Amino acid sequence: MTKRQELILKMIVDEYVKTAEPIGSKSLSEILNVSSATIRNEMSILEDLGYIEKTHTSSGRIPSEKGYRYYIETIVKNLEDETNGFFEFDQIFEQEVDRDEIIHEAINLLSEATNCTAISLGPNAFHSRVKKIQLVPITVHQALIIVITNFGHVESKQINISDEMDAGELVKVIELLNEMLVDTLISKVSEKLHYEIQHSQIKELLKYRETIVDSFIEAFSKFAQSRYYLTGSSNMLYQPEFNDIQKLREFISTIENNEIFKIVDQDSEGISVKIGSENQITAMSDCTVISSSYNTHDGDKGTISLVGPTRMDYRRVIPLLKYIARHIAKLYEEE
Amino acid sequence: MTKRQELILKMIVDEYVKTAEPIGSKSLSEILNVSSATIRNEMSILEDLGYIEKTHTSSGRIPSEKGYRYYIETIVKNLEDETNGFFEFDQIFEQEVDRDEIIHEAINLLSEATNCTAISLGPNAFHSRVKKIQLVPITVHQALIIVITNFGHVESKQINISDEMDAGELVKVIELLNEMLVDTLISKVSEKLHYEIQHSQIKELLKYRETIVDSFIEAFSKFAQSRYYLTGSSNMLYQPEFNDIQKLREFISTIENNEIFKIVDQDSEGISVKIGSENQITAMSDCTVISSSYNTHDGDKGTISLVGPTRMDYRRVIPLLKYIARHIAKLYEEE
DNA sequence: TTTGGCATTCTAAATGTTAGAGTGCTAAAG
DNA sequence: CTTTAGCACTCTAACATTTAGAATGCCAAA
Repeated sequence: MTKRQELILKMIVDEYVKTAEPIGSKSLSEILNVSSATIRNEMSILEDLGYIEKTHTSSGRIPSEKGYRYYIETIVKNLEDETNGFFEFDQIFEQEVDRDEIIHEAINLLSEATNCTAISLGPNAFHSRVKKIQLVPITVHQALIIVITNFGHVESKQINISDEMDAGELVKVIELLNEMLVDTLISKVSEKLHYEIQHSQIKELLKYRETIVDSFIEAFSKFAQSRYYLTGSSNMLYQPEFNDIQKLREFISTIENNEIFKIVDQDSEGISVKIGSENQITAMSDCTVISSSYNTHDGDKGTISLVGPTRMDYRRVIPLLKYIARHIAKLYEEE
Repeated sequence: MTKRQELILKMIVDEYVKTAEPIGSKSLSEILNVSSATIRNEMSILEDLGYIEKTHTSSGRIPSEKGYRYYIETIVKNLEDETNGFFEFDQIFEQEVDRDEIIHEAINLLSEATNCTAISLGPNAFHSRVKKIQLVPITVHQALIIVITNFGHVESKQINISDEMDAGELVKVIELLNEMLVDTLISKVSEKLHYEIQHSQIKELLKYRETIVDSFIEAFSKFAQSRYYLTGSSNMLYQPEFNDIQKLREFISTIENNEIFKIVDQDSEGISVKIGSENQITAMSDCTVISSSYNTHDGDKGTISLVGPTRMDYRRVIPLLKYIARHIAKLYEEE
């Protein structure tokens, strides 16, 4: 691809992102000071190479997925990371409030500023360790199991105490569980619990196994659930791409059925951009999903994602997403 | 209104609910064994009375809001409460799992069975009482305040411990707070706390007030938040009423901005039906919101609501909603 | 390699056509 | 007084037709 072709591609992307209308040769020829016929020739080559396409035989050109990909790789990736200029976001990060609240606010603003759907997949507690397990009696027949991690997460689970159970024994079980599990990684708890049941003292208290141990497993499984926050679909739906009512419905269904999890790239390091059909879900075949992950001090990983039409302002959105992810990571460092 | 007019109104509602198409005189005349002209005369009267209307000068008739209202008051309200026949719901209520989970499942099924959006506004914990307050140290500089209610709700809040604070004194503060607050209604905690700060011992520990007491207030305020669960918008969007893309967008926006709270009737006892313009929000002017509230054993109140197009199957939906609300209330009784 | 010119293609909006479903009204029948 | 048949009228929805305009591709000349 020649320099001029690259420039034309860039112009087509930039213009299309702005207007959502196919770009004709005439409008570009005026800016580049060559005739429209020349532009047409170049466009024809770009089309043969697969970077742009027509919506119908005599229409202007729009970027193809490959075109966007090229645009991102060569133009956006070479932008140096923005470190300022996101004034409104800075204000949010400077607040002295709950970490979750800051993330929510940032995600809200992100969605508003981009007219895309923004998603935060909070780090789960897999890398936390058990700090303390407690049993708090509520009534004669009910008690509360409380599990606390070394990072201050709390989960609880109510259990019923049947008449055959002895209160003293129950306390003993909790003591044993504390001995056994304190300092264990949350991700290893279930495994360890099952192992110990087979091999240690606790086996003797087997008659309680079903109620208590199962309740424990359930309490722990709550830690494993990624906390997630999604916002701004309504901003996005006003984009012309969603004038097609069928697409709109499919998108809403996808969100509601939590299929959005399948799209967000939780695995890759740094930033990941999935354009159109690169997403596995058909309802997302006209959307781009950008995910930016961050690591916490304790080795967990979180993800900020943005879902919007493939026609999105990559030049602005990608640095923004990086910026936010960096700042959220910082929130975790501070503690 | 004569008996026959009432019958015709009923037939129009029933038929329109099924087909979403205006009803002409001919289709009714075949069933009633009178000529279509007779039906036309009757329809003309019903229209003058305001119970039905035309979509254009030569169209069939559809029910007006007043027509639906009449239909509900005279026909649906007189149905005796269903006590069985909701087999799939019974299955959900018979499960031995978490109350919240049962409610979620029931709401999901409700939405699926009706193609409407279903909402559960769970009772808040205003009428619970403080059972226990705990302080769990996490690191040298951090601790966790845990508050437990007599119904097993748990909320927690992390606090930072500055160097000037003495661990022993901190424990003393917690002891004092326990003495002071155990058995207090959650709704009265904030008030009591503020009062006691002025009048009791705790005043002497004033230097901790800002960090600790504020953290407490925050932890307690989490109890006050109504837990709410909304599901099934995607089912509803496939109804022909939402072929209008603008309406669809408005509806989604309304949901996302939590304006749905403004619609759900949390005040009235029993069942409340708001048809079309009876809802205050313009985006809901073509929707009906049905709310059914239930009381818990501890005096709190929860609401199950259903939002759908005004053209909904009231005969089926209203008894169903009552049924579910009754069963959820039962869940609270059992404990 | 660039450009002007030209036939060609396609869309989108405006306009016209038609069949069918439904209504209101009137006058006659029950 | 109620019901009905008949008929003119209205409106929609679907389909076809027209037209202007914006692009294109390609060719031959610069």
